[in-house]
Amino acid sequence: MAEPAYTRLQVDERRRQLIDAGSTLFAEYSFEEISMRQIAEAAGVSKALLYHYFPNKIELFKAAIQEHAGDLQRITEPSGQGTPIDQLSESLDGYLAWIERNAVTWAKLVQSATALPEAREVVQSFRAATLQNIVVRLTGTRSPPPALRTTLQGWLGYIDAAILDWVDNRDLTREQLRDLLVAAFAAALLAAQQADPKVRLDVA
Amino acid sequence: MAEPAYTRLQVDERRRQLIDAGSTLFAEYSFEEISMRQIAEAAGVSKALLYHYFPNKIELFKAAIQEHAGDLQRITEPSGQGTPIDQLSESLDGYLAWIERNAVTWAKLVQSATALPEAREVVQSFRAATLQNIVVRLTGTRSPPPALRTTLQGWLGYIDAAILDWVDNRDLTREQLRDLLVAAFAAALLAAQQADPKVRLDVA
DNA sequence: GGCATTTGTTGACCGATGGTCGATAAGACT
DNA sequence: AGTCTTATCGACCATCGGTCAACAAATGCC
Repeated sequence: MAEPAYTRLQVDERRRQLIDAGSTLFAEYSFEEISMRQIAEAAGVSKALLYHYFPNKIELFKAAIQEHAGDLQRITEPSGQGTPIDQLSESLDGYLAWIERNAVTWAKLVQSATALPEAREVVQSFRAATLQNIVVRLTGTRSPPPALRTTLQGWLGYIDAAILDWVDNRDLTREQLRDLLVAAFAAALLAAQQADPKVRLDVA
Repeated sequence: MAEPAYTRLQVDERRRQLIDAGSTLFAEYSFEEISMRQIAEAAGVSKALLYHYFPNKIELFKAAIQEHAGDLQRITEPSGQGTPIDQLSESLDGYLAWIERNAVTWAKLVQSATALPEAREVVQSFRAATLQNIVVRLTGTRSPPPALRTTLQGWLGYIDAAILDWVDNRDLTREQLRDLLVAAFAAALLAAQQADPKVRLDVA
Protein backbone atom coordinates (compact mmCIF):
# COMPACT_ATOMS: atom_id res chain seq x y z
CA MET A 1 0.00 0.00 0.00
CA ALA A 2 2.73 2.42 1.00
CA GLU A 3 4.82 3.17 -2.02
CA PRO A 4 8.58 3.73 -1.57
CA ALA A 5 9.66 7.25 -0.69
CA TYR A 6 12.35 7.01 -3.35
CA THR A 7 13.62 4.49 -5.89
CA ARG A 8 17.06 3.08 -5.51
CA LEU A 9 19.17 2.77 -8.63
CA GLN A 10 22.38 1.03 -9.54
CA VAL A 11 25.38 3.29 -9.16
CA ASP A 12 26.12 3.28 -12.88
CA GLU A 13 22.54 4.04 -13.81
CA ARG A 14 22.24 6.91 -11.38
CA ARG A 15 25.57 8.36 -12.38
CA ARG A 16 24.59 8.25 -16.03
CA GLN A 17 21.32 9.98 -15.24
CA LEU A 18 22.99 12.75 -13.26
CA ILE A 19 25.53 13.38 -15.98
CA ASP A 20 22.73 13.52 -18.51
CA ALA A 21 20.83 16.04 -16.43
CA GLY A 22 23.94 18.18 -16.03
CA SER A 23 24.87 17.84 -19.66
CA THR A 24 21.40 19.01 -20.72
CA LEU A 25 21.39 22.02 -18.42
CA PHE A 26 24.96 23.08 -19.08
CA ALA A 27 24.20 22.93 -22.79
CA GLU A 28 21.79 25.81 -22.35
CA TYR A 29 23.18 27.75 -19.40
CA SER A 30 26.67 28.70 -18.32
CA PHE A 31 28.43 27.24 -15.31
CA GLU A 32 27.36 30.00 -12.98
CA GLU A 33 23.83 30.26 -14.22
CA ILE A 34 23.02 26.76 -13.00
CA SER A 35 22.95 25.75 -9.34
CA MET A 36 23.51 22.28 -7.97
CA ARG A 37 20.00 22.41 -6.56
CA GLN A 38 18.57 22.94 -10.04
CA ILE A 39 20.49 20.00 -11.45
CA ALA A 40 19.38 17.79 -8.58
CA GLU A 41 15.81 18.93 -9.07
CA ALA A 42 15.94 18.23 -12.80
CA ALA A 43 17.09 14.72 -12.01
CA GLY A 44 14.36 14.34 -9.35
CA VAL A 45 16.94 13.79 -6.66
CA SER A 46 18.28 15.47 -3.55
CA LYS A 47 21.23 17.82 -3.72
CA ALA A 48 23.11 15.65 -1.24
CA LEU A 49 22.95 12.74 -3.65
CA LEU A 50 24.58 14.83 -6.33
CA TYR A 51 27.44 15.44 -3.94
CA HIS A 52 27.56 11.72 -3.19
CA TYR A 53 28.39 11.10 -6.86
CA PHE A 54 30.53 14.16 -7.57
CA PRO A 55 32.89 15.81 -5.08
CA ASN A 56 32.01 19.31 -6.25
CA LYS A 57 30.33 21.37 -8.92
CA ILE A 58 33.35 21.65 -11.17
CA GLU A 59 33.83 17.90 -11.35
CA LEU A 60 30.22 17.43 -12.34
CA PHE A 61 30.63 20.17 -14.90
CA LYS A 62 33.71 18.54 -16.35
CA ALA A 63 31.97 15.17 -16.57
CA ALA A 64 28.95 16.79 -18.21
CA ILE A 65 30.80 18.72 -20.89
CA GLN A 66 33.06 15.77 -21.53
CA GLU A 67 30.01 14.40 -23.32
CA HIS A 68 29.87 17.26 -25.76
CA ALA A 69 33.64 17.29 -26.07
CA GLY A 70 33.46 13.64 -27.07
CA ASP A 71 31.03 14.43 -29.85
CA LEU A 72 33.26 17.19 -31.09
CA GLN A 73 36.39 15.10 -30.92
CA ARG A 74 34.77 12.43 -33.05
CA ILE A 75 33.46 14.97 -35.56
CA THR A 76 36.72 16.84 -36.01
CA GLU A 77 38.84 13.71 -36.34
CA PRO A 78 40.85 14.26 -39.53
CA SER A 79 40.63 11.53 -42.18
CA GLY A 80 44.40 11.56 -42.53
CA GLN A 81 44.28 12.21 -46.24
CA GLY A 82 45.34 15.23 -48.25
CA THR A 83 47.70 18.03 -47.32
CA PRO A 84 47.81 19.32 -43.76
CA ILE A 85 45.82 22.31 -44.93
CA ASP A 86 43.20 20.03 -46.42
CA GLN A 87 42.94 18.16 -43.16
CA LEU A 88 42.64 21.36 -41.23
CA SER A 89 39.90 22.53 -43.56
CA GLU A 90 38.12 19.23 -43.12
CA SER A 91 38.30 19.35 -39.33
CA LEU A 92 37.14 22.93 -39.23
CA ASP A 93 34.21 22.07 -41.43
CA GLY A 94 33.00 19.43 -39.00
CA TYR A 95 33.63 21.78 -36.12
CA LEU A 96 31.63 24.60 -37.68
CA ALA A 97 28.81 22.28 -38.68
CA TRP A 98 28.48 21.15 -35.08
CA ILE A 99 28.45 24.73 -33.86
CA GLU A 100 25.83 25.61 -36.45
CA ARG A 101 23.60 22.93 -34.95
CA ASN A 102 24.45 23.80 -31.34
CA ALA A 103 25.03 27.53 -31.33
CA VAL A 104 23.78 28.18 -27.80
CA THR A 105 25.65 25.26 -26.34
CA TRP A 106 28.86 26.41 -27.94
CA ALA A 107 28.45 29.98 -26.73
CA LYS A 108 27.76 28.88 -23.15
CA LEU A 109 30.61 26.42 -23.28
CA VAL A 110 33.11 29.04 -24.36
CA GLN A 111 31.76 31.44 -21.78
CA SER A 112 32.12 28.90 -18.99
CA ALA A 113 35.47 27.66 -20.16
CA THR A 114 37.17 31.03 -20.27
CA ALA A 115 35.98 31.83 -16.79
CA LEU A 116 37.05 28.57 -15.12
CA PRO A 117 40.73 27.71 -15.38
CA GLU A 118 39.94 24.07 -14.73
CA ALA A 119 37.31 23.92 -17.42
CA ARG A 120 39.63 25.65 -19.82
CA GLU A 121 41.92 22.67 -19.64
CA VAL A 122 39.21 20.38 -20.95
CA VAL A 123 38.53 22.56 -23.95
CA GLN A 124 42.18 23.34 -24.59
CA SER A 125 43.30 19.77 -24.34
CA PHE A 126 40.77 18.55 -26.85
CA ARG A 127 41.63 21.33 -29.28
CA ALA A 128 45.32 20.76 -28.78
CA ALA A 129 44.93 17.14 -29.79
CA THR A 130 43.40 18.06 -33.13
CA LEU A 131 45.93 20.80 -33.71
CA GLN A 132 48.90 18.72 -32.66
CA ASN A 133 48.74 16.33 -35.62
CA ILE A 134 48.63 19.13 -38.09
CA VAL A 135 51.41 21.08 -36.44
CA VAL A 136 53.70 18.10 -36.24
CA ARG A 137 53.24 17.34 -39.91
CA LEU A 138 53.59 20.96 -40.84
CA THR A 139 56.63 21.86 -38.80
CA GLY A 140 58.24 18.51 -38.14
CA THR A 141 58.67 19.36 -34.48
CA ARG A 142 56.74 18.56 -31.37
CA SER A 143 57.86 21.58 -29.37
CA PRO A 144 57.60 24.63 -31.61
CA PRO A 145 59.77 27.74 -31.11
CA PRO A 146 58.14 30.52 -29.05
CA ALA A 147 57.04 32.64 -31.97
CA LEU A 148 55.21 29.70 -33.52
CA ARG A 149 53.67 28.58 -30.26
CA THR A 150 52.38 32.07 -29.57
CA THR A 151 51.09 32.29 -33.11
CA LEU A 152 49.14 29.06 -32.78
CA GLN A 153 47.64 30.11 -29.46
CA GLY A 154 46.71 33.37 -31.08
CA TRP A 155 45.08 31.59 -33.95
CA LEU A 156 42.97 29.56 -31.52
CA GLY A 157 41.83 32.83 -30.04
CA TYR A 158 41.14 34.06 -33.55
CA ILE A 159 38.89 31.09 -34.18
CA ASP A 160 36.89 31.63 -31.01
CA ALA A 161 36.38 35.32 -31.62
CA ALA A 162 35.55 34.89 -35.30
CA ILE A 163 33.05 32.14 -34.57
CA LEU A 164 31.47 34.19 -31.81
CA ASP A 165 31.03 37.00 -34.30
CA TRP A 166 29.67 34.55 -36.86
CA VAL A 167 27.14 33.09 -34.43
CA ASP A 168 26.00 36.57 -33.52
CA ASN A 169 25.62 37.87 -37.05
CA ARG A 170 25.21 34.83 -39.28
CA ASP A 171 26.00 36.78 -42.43
CA LEU A 172 28.64 34.40 -43.75
CA THR A 173 28.09 30.88 -45.00
CA ARG A 174 29.81 28.11 -43.18
CA GLU A 175 32.10 27.55 -46.16
CA GLN A 176 33.06 31.21 -46.28
CA LEU A 177 33.95 31.22 -42.62
CA ARG A 178 35.89 27.99 -42.95
CA ASP A 179 37.91 29.40 -45.81
CA LEU A 180 38.50 32.55 -43.81
CA LEU A 181 39.82 30.57 -40.86
CA VAL A 182 42.04 28.43 -43.03
CA ALA A 183 43.40 31.45 -44.84
CA ALA A 184 44.02 33.14 -41.50
CA PHE A 185 45.90 30.07 -40.36
CA ALA A 186 48.18 30.06 -43.37
CA ALA A 187 48.62 33.82 -43.09
CA ALA A 188 49.43 33.63 -39.39
CA LEU A 189 52.08 30.99 -40.03
CA LEU A 190 53.63 33.19 -42.66
CA ALA A 191 53.62 36.10 -40.27
CA ALA A 192 55.37 33.96 -37.66
CA GLN A 193 57.95 32.92 -40.19
CA GLN A 194 58.52 36.50 -41.14
CA ALA A 195 58.85 37.62 -37.54
CA ASP A 196 61.19 34.81 -36.53
CA PRO A 197 63.39 33.07 -39.13
CA LYS A 198 63.71 30.09 -36.80
CA VAL A 199 60.18 29.11 -37.71
CA ARG A 200 60.44 26.67 -40.59
CA LEU A 201 57.49 25.15 -42.39
CA ASP A 202 57.35 22.09 -44.59
CA VAL A 203 54.74 23.64 -46.83
CA ALA A 204 55.72 26.67 -48.81
CA MET B 1 34.61 63.00 24.85
CA ALA B 2 32.57 60.64 22.71
CA GLU B 3 34.02 60.58 19.25
CA PRO B 4 31.74 60.03 16.25
CA ALA B 5 30.89 56.42 15.40
CA TYR B 6 31.61 57.18 11.78
CA THR B 7 32.71 60.10 9.63
CA ARG B 8 30.36 61.51 7.09
CA LEU B 9 31.79 62.40 3.69
CA GLN B 10 30.58 64.36 0.69
CA VAL B 11 28.93 62.14 -1.86
CA ASP B 12 31.62 62.77 -4.45
CA GLU B 13 34.43 62.09 -2.03
CA ARG B 14 32.93 58.85 -0.78
CA ARG B 15 32.16 57.66 -4.27
CA ARG B 16 35.71 58.35 -5.37
CA GLN B 17 37.04 56.44 -2.39
CA LEU B 18 34.83 53.42 -3.05
CA ILE B 19 35.79 53.30 -6.70
CA ASP B 20 39.43 53.50 -5.70
CA ALA B 21 39.03 50.62 -3.29
CA GLY B 22 37.28 48.53 -5.92
CA SER B 23 39.77 49.49 -8.59
CA THR B 24 42.64 48.41 -6.38
CA LEU B 25 41.11 45.06 -5.49
CA PHE B 26 39.86 44.22 -8.96
CA ALA B 27 43.35 44.95 -10.27
CA GLU B 28 44.63 41.97 -8.34
CA TYR B 29 41.66 39.61 -8.17
CA SER B 30 38.96 38.60 -10.62
CA PHE B 31 35.34 39.63 -10.34
CA GLU B 32 34.30 36.47 -8.51
CA GLU B 33 37.31 36.32 -6.23
CA ILE B 34 36.31 39.55 -4.51
CA SER B 35 33.20 39.98 -2.39
CA MET B 36 31.31 43.16 -1.73
CA ARG B 37 32.06 42.72 1.94
CA GLN B 38 35.80 42.73 1.23
CA ILE B 39 35.56 45.90 -0.79
CA ALA B 40 33.51 47.59 1.91
CA GLU B 41 35.99 46.46 4.53
CA ALA B 42 38.93 47.76 2.50
CA ALA B 43 37.20 51.13 2.37
CA GLY B 44 36.41 50.99 6.10
CA VAL B 45 32.72 51.17 5.41
CA SER B 46 29.60 49.04 5.76
CA LYS B 47 28.43 46.82 2.93
CA ALA B 48 25.10 48.60 2.89
CA LEU B 49 26.83 51.86 2.08
CA LEU B 50 28.45 50.27 -0.93
CA TYR B 51 24.98 49.37 -2.16
CA HIS B 52 23.85 52.89 -1.46
CA TYR B 53 26.35 54.13 -4.00
CA PHE B 54 26.19 51.29 -6.53
CA PRO B 55 23.04 49.32 -7.38
CA ASN B 56 24.92 46.03 -7.65
CA LYS B 57 28.31 44.40 -7.87
CA ILE B 58 28.57 44.57 -11.63
CA GLU B 59 28.00 48.32 -11.74
CA LEU B 60 30.72 48.84 -9.17
CA PHE B 61 32.97 46.58 -11.18
CA LYS B 62 32.32 48.51 -14.35
CA ALA B 63 33.02 51.82 -12.62
CA ALA B 64 36.21 50.40 -11.13
CA ILE B 65 37.70 49.00 -14.33
CA GLN B 66 36.70 52.11 -16.21
CA GLU B 67 39.65 53.63 -14.41
CA HIS B 68 42.12 51.21 -15.90
CA ALA B 69 40.39 51.41 -19.25
CA GLY B 70 40.91 55.17 -19.15
CA ASP B 71 44.64 54.70 -18.62
CA LEU B 72 44.80 52.31 -21.51
CA GLN B 73 42.79 54.54 -23.78
CA ARG B 74 45.18 57.40 -23.16
CA ILE B 75 48.22 55.22 -23.67
CA THR B 76 47.09 53.66 -26.92
CA GLU B 77 45.94 56.91 -28.46
CA PRO B 78 47.60 57.00 -31.87
CA SER B 79 49.71 60.05 -32.69
CA GLY B 80 48.00 60.36 -36.06
CA GLN B 81 51.25 60.28 -37.97
CA GLY B 82 52.61 57.67 -40.36
CA THR B 83 50.83 54.91 -42.23
CA PRO B 84 47.89 53.11 -40.64
CA ILE B 85 50.21 50.20 -40.00
CA ASP B 86 52.66 52.48 -38.25
CA GLN B 87 49.91 53.83 -36.07
CA LEU B 88 48.74 50.36 -35.24
CA SER B 89 52.26 49.38 -34.32
CA GLU B 90 52.53 52.44 -32.14
CA SER B 91 49.27 51.76 -30.33
CA LEU B 92 50.14 48.14 -29.78
CA ASP B 93 53.48 49.13 -28.35
CA GLY B 94 51.86 51.29 -25.73
CA TYR B 95 49.33 48.58 -25.05
CA LEU B 96 51.96 45.90 -24.56
CA ALA B 97 54.10 48.15 -22.42
CA TRP B 98 51.16 48.72 -20.11
CA ILE B 99 50.49 45.01 -19.91
CA GLU B 100 54.15 44.36 -19.18
CA ARG B 101 53.86 46.67 -16.19
CA ASN B 102 50.46 45.33 -15.09
CA ALA B 103 50.50 41.69 -16.05
CA VAL B 104 48.31 40.47 -13.20
CA THR B 105 45.78 43.22 -13.64
CA TRP B 106 45.50 42.50 -17.33
CA ALA B 107 45.09 38.76 -16.80
CA LYS B 108 42.38 39.25 -14.18
CA LEU B 109 40.68 41.83 -16.34
CA VAL B 110 40.50 39.56 -19.36
CA GLN B 111 39.35 36.69 -17.19
CA SER B 112 36.55 38.75 -15.67
CA ALA B 113 35.58 40.35 -18.93
CA THR B 114 35.14 37.15 -20.90
CA ALA B 115 33.03 35.65 -18.14
CA LEU B 116 30.67 38.60 -17.74
CA PRO B 117 28.80 39.66 -20.85
CA GLU B 118 28.21 43.09 -19.37
CA ALA B 119 31.86 43.62 -18.56
CA ARG B 120 32.81 42.48 -22.03
CA GLU B 121 31.08 45.51 -23.45
CA VAL B 122 33.36 47.86 -21.55
CA VAL B 123 36.48 46.19 -22.86
CA GLN B 124 35.13 45.77 -26.37
CA SER B 125 33.96 49.34 -26.67
CA PHE B 126 37.29 50.80 -25.66
CA ARG B 127 39.16 48.53 -28.07
CA ALA B 128 36.71 49.29 -30.83
CA ALA B 129 37.45 52.99 -30.52
CA THR B 130 41.16 52.48 -31.09
CA LEU B 131 40.53 50.07 -33.91
CA GLN B 132 37.91 52.22 -35.59
CA ASN B 133 40.30 54.97 -36.64
CA ILE B 134 42.66 52.55 -38.25
CA VAL B 135 39.92 50.64 -40.01
CA VAL B 136 38.33 53.75 -41.42
CA ARG B 137 41.61 54.97 -42.83
CA LEU B 138 42.48 51.53 -44.11
CA THR B 139 39.21 50.62 -45.75
CA GLY B 140 37.54 53.96 -46.28
CA THR B 141 34.33 52.63 -44.84
CA ARG B 142 32.69 52.86 -41.47
CA SER B 143 30.67 49.65 -41.74
CA PRO B 144 32.92 46.95 -43.12
CA PRO B 145 31.59 43.97 -45.10
CA PRO B 146 30.93 40.82 -43.05
CA ALA B 147 34.14 39.05 -43.95
CA LEU B 148 36.19 42.02 -42.84
CA ARG B 149 34.23 42.54 -39.66
CA THR B 150 34.61 38.91 -38.70
CA THR B 151 38.29 39.08 -39.52
CA LEU B 152 38.80 42.06 -37.26
CA GLN B 153 36.94 40.46 -34.40
CA GLY B 154 39.04 37.37 -34.95
CA TRP B 155 42.18 39.43 -34.83
CA LEU B 156 41.13 40.93 -31.51
CA GLY B 157 40.76 37.39 -30.21
CA TYR B 158 44.16 36.63 -31.66
CA ILE B 159 45.68 39.47 -29.69
CA ASP B 160 44.15 38.35 -26.41
CA ALA B 161 45.23 34.77 -26.82
CA ALA B 162 48.72 35.65 -28.01
CA ILE B 163 49.25 38.08 -25.15
CA LEU B 164 47.96 35.57 -22.65
CA ASP B 165 50.50 33.10 -23.99
CA TRP B 166 53.18 35.78 -23.86
CA VAL B 167 52.42 36.71 -20.26
CA ASP B 168 52.54 33.04 -19.30
CA ASN B 169 55.81 32.25 -21.04
CA ARG B 170 57.65 35.53 -21.44
CA ASP B 171 60.01 34.12 -24.04
CA LEU B 172 59.48 36.84 -26.62
CA THR B 173 60.54 40.45 -26.34
CA ARG B 174 57.86 43.06 -26.44
CA GLU B 175 59.08 44.19 -29.84
CA GLN B 176 58.95 40.68 -31.22
CA LEU B 177 55.41 40.21 -30.03
CA ARG B 178 54.36 43.58 -31.40
CA ASP B 179 55.81 42.73 -34.78
CA LEU B 180 54.06 39.38 -34.65
CA LEU B 181 50.72 41.02 -33.94
CA VAL B 182 51.16 43.61 -36.65
CA ALA B 183 52.20 40.95 -39.14
CA ALA B 184 49.19 38.88 -38.15
CA PHE B 185 46.99 41.90 -38.71
CA ALA B 186 48.27 42.48 -42.21
CA ALA B 187 48.09 38.77 -42.94
CA ALA B 188 44.54 38.49 -41.66
CA LEU B 189 43.45 41.39 -43.85
CA LEU B 190 44.99 39.71 -46.83
CA ALA B 191 43.19 36.50 -45.97
CA ALA B 192 39.91 38.39 -45.75
CA GLN B 193 40.55 39.99 -49.10
CA GLN B 194 41.31 36.63 -50.59
CA ALA B 195 38.19 35.02 -49.12
CA ASP B 196 35.87 37.84 -50.13
CA PRO B 197 36.73 40.09 -53.13
CA LYS B 198 34.40 42.73 -51.77
CA VAL B 199 36.99 43.56 -49.14
CA ARG B 200 39.07 46.38 -50.53
CA LEU B 201 42.06 47.93 -48.81
CA ASP B 202 43.76 51.23 -49.41
CA VAL B 203 47.16 49.81 -48.59
CA ALA B 204 48.54 47.10 -50.83
C1' DG C 1 8.52 -16.21 5.02
C1' DG C 2 11.17 -13.45 8.17
C1' DC C 3 15.47 -11.08 9.38
C1' DA C 4 20.01 -8.86 9.14
C1' DT C 5 23.14 -6.37 6.16
C1' DT C 6 24.51 -3.23 2.81
C1' DT C 7 24.51 1.18 0.86
C1' DG C 8 21.80 4.42 -2.01
C1' DT C 9 19.42 8.31 -0.43
C1' DT C 10 17.67 12.08 2.30
C1' DG C 11 16.59 16.37 5.34
C1' DA C 12 18.79 19.41 8.19
C1' DC C 13 22.53 22.10 8.78
C1' DC C 14 26.88 25.35 7.91
C1' DG C 15 29.39 29.66 6.53
C1' DA C 16 29.47 32.90 2.92
C1' DT C 17 27.53 35.31 -0.79
C1' DG C 18 24.78 39.29 -3.23
C1' DG C 19 21.27 42.26 -1.95
C1' DT C 20 17.44 44.97 1.00
C1' DC C 21 15.47 48.03 4.60
C1' DG C 22 14.15 50.65 8.51
C1' DA C 23 16.40 53.09 12.08
C1' DT C 24 20.12 56.22 13.60
C1' DA C 25 23.24 59.83 14.10
C1' DA C 26 26.55 63.23 11.85
C1' DG C 27 26.85 67.52 10.32
C1' DA C 28 25.06 71.80 8.00
C1' DC C 29 21.91 75.51 8.47
C1' DT C 30 19.25 78.59 11.14
C1' DA D 1 20.65 75.37 21.00
C1' DG D 2 17.55 73.23 18.11
C1' DT D 3 16.04 71.39 13.66
C1' DC D 4 16.34 69.01 9.40
C1' DT D 5 18.61 66.48 5.80
C1' DT D 6 20.72 62.39 4.48
C1' DA D 7 24.98 59.66 4.80
C1' DT D 8 25.63 55.62 7.25
C1' DC D 9 24.86 51.26 9.72
C1' DG D 10 23.18 46.77 11.85
C1' DA D 11 20.09 43.29 11.13
C1' DC D 12 17.86 40.68 8.01
C1' DC D 13 16.72 37.64 3.64
C1' DA D 14 17.09 33.99 0.02
C1' DT D 15 20.34 31.39 -2.16
C1' DC D 16 24.70 29.50 -3.02
C1' DG D 17 28.28 25.43 -2.68
C1' DG D 18 29.16 21.93 0.44
C1' DT D 19 28.83 18.48 4.74
C1' DC D 20 26.91 14.85 7.73
C1' DA D 21 24.52 11.69 10.48
C1' DA D 22 20.51 9.12 10.09
C1' DC D 23 16.97 6.53 7.37
C1' DA D 24 15.11 3.08 4.33
C1' DA D 25 15.11 0.34 -0.03
C1' DA D 26 16.82 -3.49 -2.12
C1' DT D 27 19.54 -7.72 -1.59
C1' DG D 28 21.25 -11.96 0.43
C1' DC D 29 20.87 -15.35 3.86
C1' DC D 30 18.52 -19.00 6.47
